[in-house]
Amino acid sequence: MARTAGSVGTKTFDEVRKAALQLFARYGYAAVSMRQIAAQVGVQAGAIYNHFPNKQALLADLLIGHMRNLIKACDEAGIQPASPQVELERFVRFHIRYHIDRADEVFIAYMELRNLEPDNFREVQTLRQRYERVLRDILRDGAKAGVFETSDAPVAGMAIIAMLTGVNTWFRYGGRLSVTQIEEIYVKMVMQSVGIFDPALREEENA
Amino acid sequence: MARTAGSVGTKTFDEVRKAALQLFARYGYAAVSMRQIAAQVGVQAGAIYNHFPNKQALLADLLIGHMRNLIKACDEAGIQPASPQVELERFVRFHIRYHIDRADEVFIAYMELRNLEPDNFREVQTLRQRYERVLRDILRDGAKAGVFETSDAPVAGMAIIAMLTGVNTWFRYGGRLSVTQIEEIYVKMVMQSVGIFDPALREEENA
DNA sequence: CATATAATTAAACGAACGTTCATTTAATTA
DNA sequence: TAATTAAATGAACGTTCGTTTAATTATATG
Repeated sequence: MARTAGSVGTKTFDEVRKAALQLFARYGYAAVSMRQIAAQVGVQAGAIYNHFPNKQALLADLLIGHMRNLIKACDEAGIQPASPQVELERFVRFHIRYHIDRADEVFIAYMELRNLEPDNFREVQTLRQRYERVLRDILRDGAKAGVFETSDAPVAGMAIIAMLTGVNTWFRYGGRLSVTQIEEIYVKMVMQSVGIFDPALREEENA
Repeated sequence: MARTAGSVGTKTFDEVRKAALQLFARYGYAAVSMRQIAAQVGVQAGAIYNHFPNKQALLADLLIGHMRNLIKACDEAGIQPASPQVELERFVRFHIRYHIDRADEVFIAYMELRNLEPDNFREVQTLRQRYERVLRDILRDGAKAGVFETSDAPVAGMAIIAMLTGVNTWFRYGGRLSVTQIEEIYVKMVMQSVGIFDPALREEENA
């Protein structure tokens, strides 16, 4: 036997990508075999090589794709300029909302970096830095304008991103808190961490 | 040939542990072979089995050992009770100082959890929760006493721990900032994030 | 100094790995 | 409808994996 009835190339491509994402996130890149991925899709291992040249390309595709999507969504979420306070709050809300629904992508984008070959690693790192720079620039501008009390924008940026991304380690739908409630808690903590204490100064709805 | 001149059991045990720690941290548990570990020690793969029953036991030993050491060090660092502000600042300083010098241990304790078999996983999770509880209790007491402005102690605790542990992802000795400088930045951000703005209220030296 | 024991080696085990390949089949194009 | 192309199969490739075993050697004990 060979090609299954009704099979179309792009469908298998997407399913391989999806299966690899789930399996890499759960068991780790090195621990997942091409046969496992193929089995989850319902094909033989060799079929994957019609769509990806090798296992490494599969991982690189997932990580680079994730970072590109993140940056695009971030750009679109923060197009119109605003005050540093408003921009920071906007960033926090965007980051939490975007990441909370992409647990697998976020997880492997951090965990599987070391399994990328040098070229792919560099590309992902470049994209990551471009994203981190968005927050750092907001913090720098706010500090320069005297509205944020941050002694060091790069460190504050890394601290805030770590704090926000950490939501993914414990959040599960159906838990005690809704996404909106969590968002509010983090907005408050982040704004306070850079010295903004008055809610009236930060709520976007006040504009 | 067999046993090399001058070889002693406990020495190999320690060296295997150390080599496994370094290699697991760098390449990941699944990607490291027993032969690689043995080679780094300068011994054949079979020799490892005199000290550890299998590869899994090696990983479990590293993770459980790390968590036990962390809890012991944390207990010793915070024996004498104090005000919530002082206890929180003490916790932040302890966490950063302790983690910054144990990059490999911290890394695998988070990354390799999924490679633990159920029993070992449960043990590490229990220890981790015991540690996280220390911070949560400080936050809860501070909120109850009205000195912290935290709407949710469990979430605030997870947020703070994620923020602090994140230092390990970028810190390198010889960089722009010293450990002490980093500590100060994080103490300020954490204290502010729970609503403590006056430095006079938090510096331990003022006691 | 002889003996027992613990530690190590070298070789081997079966299983699984990523990848390749000739072949077959379904879908598309002429 | 005939020819072509894309997709999938199933078997096989050489390697490497974690682990076991018998033989060998260093160390400790009496």
